[in-house]
Amino acid sequence: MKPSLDPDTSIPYYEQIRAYLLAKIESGEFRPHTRTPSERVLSEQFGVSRMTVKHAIKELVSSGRLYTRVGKGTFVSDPPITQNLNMLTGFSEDMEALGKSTSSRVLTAAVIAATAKIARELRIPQEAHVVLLRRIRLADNEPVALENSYLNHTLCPGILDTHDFSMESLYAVLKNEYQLILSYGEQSIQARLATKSEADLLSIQKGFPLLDIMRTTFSDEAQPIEYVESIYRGDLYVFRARLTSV
Amino acid sequence: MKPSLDPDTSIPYYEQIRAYLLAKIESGEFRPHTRTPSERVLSEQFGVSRMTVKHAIKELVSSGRLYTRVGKGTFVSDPPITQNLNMLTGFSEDMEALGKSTSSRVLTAAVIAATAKIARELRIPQEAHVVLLRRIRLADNEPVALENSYLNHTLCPGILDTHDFSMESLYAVLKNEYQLILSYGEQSIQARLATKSEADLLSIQKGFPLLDIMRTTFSDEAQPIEYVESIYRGDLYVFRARLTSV
DNA sequence: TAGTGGTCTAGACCACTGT
DNA sequence: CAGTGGTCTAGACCACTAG
Repeated sequence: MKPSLDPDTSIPYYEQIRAYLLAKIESGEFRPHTRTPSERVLSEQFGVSRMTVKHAIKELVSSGRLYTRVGKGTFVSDPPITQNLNMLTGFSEDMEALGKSTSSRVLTAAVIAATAKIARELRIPQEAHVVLLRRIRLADNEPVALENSYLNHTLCPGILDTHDFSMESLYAVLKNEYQLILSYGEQSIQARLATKSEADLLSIQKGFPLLDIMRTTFSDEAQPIEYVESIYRGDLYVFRARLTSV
Repeated sequence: MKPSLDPDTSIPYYEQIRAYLLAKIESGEFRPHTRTPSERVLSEQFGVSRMTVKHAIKELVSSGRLYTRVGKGTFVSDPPITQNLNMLTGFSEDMEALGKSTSSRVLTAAVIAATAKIARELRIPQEAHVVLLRRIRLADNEPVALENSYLNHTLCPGILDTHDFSMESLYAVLKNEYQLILSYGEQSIQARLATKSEADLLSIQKGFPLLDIMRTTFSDEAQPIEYVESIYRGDLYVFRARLTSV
């Protein structure tokens, strides 16, 4: 079980080393707050320069899995709480952890003209085409959230013709079919009470507490891909996030 | 106005270059989606190696201020929304943007024994000493939030003897007096309705929508420094955050 | 004193973009 | 084609930590 790198792949060495270290962390072989092998040791083991090892470590530090102390070494962080930028997966995972099954009910799937607000969020001209996907999220067949997703139609032409989003993951289709990788998001969260029509859709009473979440999600090239407005039942859903100060 | 580096400071070159670029971005001299000077040009201008320039750029990329495209160059991102990890500052800033003045009313400031939950969050033994700071946040003398902060007393001994947190910023004192830099946080957010006693403190009606925020904040060495439970009036406060997928 | 991570150099080759 | 960022090397010196 000696570590080794594959030179015949397009995956850079630092990514392979990062994956190697992450696997050790997630398997528990590297336990929280214990030291990892030093940079010099790793660079010798893998047969790469220390800068390359440092690159791998830096990635893991910035994602909160490792931390470094000058003169002492590199250490494993405590495991992070769920980071659900990917709200779809996050939602499924959260509900799974509670032993619930998840599904979606599509209310609307259409190409429409962007309103002024949507156009501003997606940074496209007003009246440009956007995909509207309006879905109810269910856990054990109980409605938990109402999601309105708006996508820049230019980036994912024909997406509604070939997919049924009551079954498929929107993010998976964007990634696999359109090579749209969601990299980061900007989000606002507010608490408010359910209106009558929202209450009906979520099978709750008017006046129920809701989390009102608005998010714009960007590619790694800072292009807005998706704008989502969601409401979540306050009693069933906890939103979790990791925040950084940098 | 030629760029230059100061070799007589402990500030590394890449930090100086980062500050130089950030100033250009924030002043508007580098406009969104325009190209910055190339890495090779910058390295020649500053008289450093390209790796050092790359280091500076990488910092700005990971904080969302720049993005890179292979073969094309490095570009300025759109300005980010407020990142209020520092909730205190974030709160003040948000309210300032609305033209409101902010202040705090201290309800409790005491050293107490940690409950099981607090001890778990701060990763200290149960019954260990923690500082409890219970404050009401006001905007234009109107109560907006109720914050309960718990601090590991070992890390900030005597903090209550010398400070009045109705005036001073807790985070500023932690930073300046105890060298405790808050680096990242893990946060849960839920919506719920105000209880009678919460409603009284915030001068609202029972049943009002509230944002219920729980956050543990860590140093750059992954040490928990603070655990905060806050409730915010849903009608007055919007929580904003930047999320990353990495 | 030996070992650690932090910073930095002066190159190199690659794939990719636009002309 | 010339220019770009991405990756990588094989060193170097520094401040810091621990025994």
